[in-house]
Amino acid sequence: MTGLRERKKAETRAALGWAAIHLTAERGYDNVRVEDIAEAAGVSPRTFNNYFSSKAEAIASRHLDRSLRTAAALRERPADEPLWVALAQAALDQFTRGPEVEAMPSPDHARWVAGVRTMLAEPALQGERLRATALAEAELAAAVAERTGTDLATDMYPRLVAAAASAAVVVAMQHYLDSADPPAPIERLITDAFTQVAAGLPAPPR
Amino acid sequence: MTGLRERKKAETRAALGWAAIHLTAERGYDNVRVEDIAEAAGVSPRTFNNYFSSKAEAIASRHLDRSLRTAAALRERPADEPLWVALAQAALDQFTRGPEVEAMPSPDHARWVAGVRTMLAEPALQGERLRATALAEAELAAAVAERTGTDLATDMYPRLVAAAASAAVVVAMQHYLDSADPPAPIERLITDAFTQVAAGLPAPPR
DNA sequence: GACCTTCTTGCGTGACACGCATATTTGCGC
DNA sequence: GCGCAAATATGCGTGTCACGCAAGAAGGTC
Repeated sequence: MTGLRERKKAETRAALGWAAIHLTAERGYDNVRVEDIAEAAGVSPRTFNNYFSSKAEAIASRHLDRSLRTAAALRERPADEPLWVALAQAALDQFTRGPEVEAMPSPDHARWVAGVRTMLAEPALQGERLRATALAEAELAAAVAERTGTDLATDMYPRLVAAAASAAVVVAMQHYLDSADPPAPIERLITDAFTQVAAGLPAPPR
Repeated sequence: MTGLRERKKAETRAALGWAAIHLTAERGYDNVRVEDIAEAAGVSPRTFNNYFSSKAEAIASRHLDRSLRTAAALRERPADEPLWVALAQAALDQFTRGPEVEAMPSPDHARWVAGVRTMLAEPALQGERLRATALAEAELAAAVAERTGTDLATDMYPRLVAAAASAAVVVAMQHYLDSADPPAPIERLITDAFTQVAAGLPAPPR
């Protein structure tokens, strides 16, 4: 039941998050006032804080949404698929670039990437992104518990798995961003990271 | 070369961090003003922001210091010790309770624990703590790279190991805090978590 | 003991998060 | 259609907060 109410709410939220990211990537974190974001989203400044409790939270909101989808994706993998294969696939699903990214005009693409980089360097943002990651991790742990028939309350197992999977994605992303061009394809990095983790990260031969 | 200057600086920093934690655990996060913390540490409000760029950062500072010590501890483990044993030991080292904790009067011990719990629930704090964890993780990754002869720039391995080890500690801590009394001993939880991670977190038999 | 560096402090400013009261919009039963 | 109750948007006021700047105090060096 997707009432008009819910849809509008979701739209406003998305608009605010999107505007926050764009403005920040363009001008830098503290050259963007909440007022600007609200205006760009066509909403009053006061309303901004009905959706997000801080500027940082707004900017991290898309990261949160994306991260949360991994748990949902895991739940939809076939039940007989081996756990770590399912996890890797669920993670990979989140990295197929959507149409809104593909459609982005590439003239200022370099500027955009640079903007995102400095944005991610902002301390206030890092905390908020990590918080989002942690929240998604909890959700993922619940999904893992269901799938493996373990108990969140008594077993560390599901949380460990969720944390390890999350770490694999984060590290892969980090390598992707750090690597000079041409960057290694993100899919390969993620797959590789999951393989290593599932193997217990044995010390490499010297 | 421990000049008076450095010592005083370290003392002020510690006093501020300590005061921030105590006051917050007692009164709750937003019943503590920066002014109060500064006063408790015997320093002007303005000086507070010379040491920390936010109230949250001050509260998380001890967590940061502690987390950073894990990397240092790893560097001091014998070089011929297997990696995962060394990691587990380095982590365990950080959980031997110091004298200042042991000396704490236990009458209001329950109040203290409750205070800490609500403190950790504060969103603004969570982000800052996670940021500290991430920073320590980077340090740990460097130490792992040294020890294993891998390259931070080209191999995901050291970062994956650091992230997995960090996750093991975090999950163990989480279980420790969530578990009803009598809590399982933290040492066992940590050891257990590391064992599982090093085994590749295989799916449990149903 | 003079000099330079580093740290502390007070003041002022712009921004922010949020409580509260009011106006507006939406959904729903009739 | 119609009107009412709930949800949402907005405007205003307030208490903090982070930090730039400049002057003063203390530490370290020769």
